[in-house]
This record gives sequence, structure tokens and C-alpha cells, in this order.
Amino acid sequence: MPELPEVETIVRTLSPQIVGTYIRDVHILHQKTLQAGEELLPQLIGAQITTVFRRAKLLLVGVLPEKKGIEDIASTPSQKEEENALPKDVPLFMAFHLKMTGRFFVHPSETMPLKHTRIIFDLATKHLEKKCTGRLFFDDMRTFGYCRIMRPADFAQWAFWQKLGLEPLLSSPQHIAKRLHEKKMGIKSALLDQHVIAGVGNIYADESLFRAGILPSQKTCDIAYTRLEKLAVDLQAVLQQSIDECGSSIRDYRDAKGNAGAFQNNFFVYGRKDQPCKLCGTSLQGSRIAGRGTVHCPMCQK
DNA sequence: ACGCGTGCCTGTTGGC
DNA sequence: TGCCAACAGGCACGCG
Repeated sequence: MPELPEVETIVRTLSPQIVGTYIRDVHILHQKTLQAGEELLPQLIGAQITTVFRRAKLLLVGVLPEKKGIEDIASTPSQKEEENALPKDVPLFMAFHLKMTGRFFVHPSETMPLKHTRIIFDLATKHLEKKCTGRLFFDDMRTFGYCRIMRPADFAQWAFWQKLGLEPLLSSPQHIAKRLHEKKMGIKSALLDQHVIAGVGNIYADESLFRAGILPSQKTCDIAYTRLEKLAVDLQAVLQQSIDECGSSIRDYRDAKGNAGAFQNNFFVYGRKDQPCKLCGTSLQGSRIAGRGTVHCPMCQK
């Protein structure tokens, strides 16, 4: 289940493998995976991949199509927040959401689709090169993930993009705490709500709440501002530590080199229901919040 | 505004 | 050994 640190790790391992290459062909093996922008598919052929980056849990690939047929290269969509600013001079994007089981991998050129391969990009190192030098696979076992092909102007019409909340590693703890404090929902629900803070999923919600010593069920508006500020600091720390260890691999997650992350070894609570708390030995308690399995320590979290 | 239930999906796990 | 329910969960959607 790729969350912010996992997507960031994928960006870092995928980027050196594909930036600068040209897309020779695209094979859509599962129609529903291409959620939007089918009409822009022809523009991808012959385009050069110029950038790979992340916003929230989205992985974005910027491409430069061949000269013909480029429209609004200069158009600048209205931006709600600076965090949603797109790189300049990129006329076309692919936005991928990996959801639970989405993966990227660059295979040798002759590799055939695997059971769960949904999209294949045939890549070449030179423009109009006949020989394909590698194939980028987007695999997704459960097909929750998607790809959208978008021009810069299309992002303004994409509600999910427009409503994305704070980028947790680019915002000050004070700003994050303020945003949380405005909410009346339970604190774990607020952390998971992509409109409030973007990029946090079940793992890092539970882990940051444990570090901050806050009960997941606690109403956000009932928590003292200073405790929310500590939560923001702890959230940033846990996200950064996970990025430093290349993310968490529970079962499915791998980076774009096929490697597992190591941060799952540092979990205090996630997936440790009924096991002893690493700090006080109390049996960790499982519950269900916002429809997700939730684990907390009844002693350490108040 | 918010919580909750449901649907989308397929593979793994555990009980009988 | 095999069958099947429960479970994993990000996000949209509808309801109260």
C-alpha cells in the first residue's frame, strides 16, 4: 500500500531509469486502468519523458510530445495552492495513483506482460529509434490504481487534484496543526482525509499518533494545539525516516527496482494488534476507525 | 460538516 | 486437503 514515503521512493528509483527516454508505443492491457485522457494517447507516441515527481500519493510523469499537435503549451491552470503548481514548460502529464497494489518496473525490451500488467510503455533512448530499449510496466493486481493522461489545463477540472490538502513535508508544523485544529472529526480520520493533509495513509496515521501519544478516536478540536503541533512534528519525522529507509513493505510494495523497503521493521503499532507495546509492554488494542484497521497503545496514547 | 456503509478488486490467511 | 468467510484498504458516493 504505497503512501507518501513509498511513492517518493518509487519516484527516486524510477526517475533515473526513464527520464530522457522516448515513448515508442503504449499498450493498454486493462481499459479501466486508463481513467482519463484516452484521446491524448496518440500524443504520447514519440514523446520524451522529461520529469517524474510526486504530489500526495500521486506519481506524475511529465512528457514532451513531438512538435505536431501540441496545443496549450503555454496555458497555466488556476492554482488553488502553490503545492499544486505544475512544472513549467511541460505540455503533457500522466498521473498515476497506485492505490494498494500498483507497481512500476522497467523490464528488458522483449519481456511479455505478466498476469497483473495493466499498461506497458515501450521506451527508446533516442527519438524515432526503431529498437525498443526497455519496457516500463505498470502492474496492479487489484486494479484499483489508475493512470490519467492530462494537459496542464485539465488539472483545474480534476476535483481530486484541486481538493488535495497540505503536503506534509513542505508545510510547517504550525500550519499543519492549525489545519487539523479547524476540523471537528476524529484525529485519525483527519490524518487520512486527503483534503486536509495529502499523502498520509493507514500506516503513517497510526504510527504518528502513537509517537505523539494521541488516541486515534480523539476529536481533533478537543486536542490542545500544542499536542497537534507535536503530532505534526512526529508525522514529518516518521514520513522522513520511512523515506530514508525506502518505505515500508507489508506484502505488495516494491520500488521501481523491485526492492522492498525496510521501515516496516520500525513500526510501533501498525499490524501489531494484541502484541506488546515496544515502550510499555501493554497489549496493543485493535479497533476500526474510518473503516480502517487501527492499532493503538491504551497506556501510551491518551 | 461529519460519520458510516457500500462498492470496487484479488490474493492471503485461518477456521472447520 | 479443501472450502469459504474474513480481511487487506484508498477513495467515491449516497444517506442520515
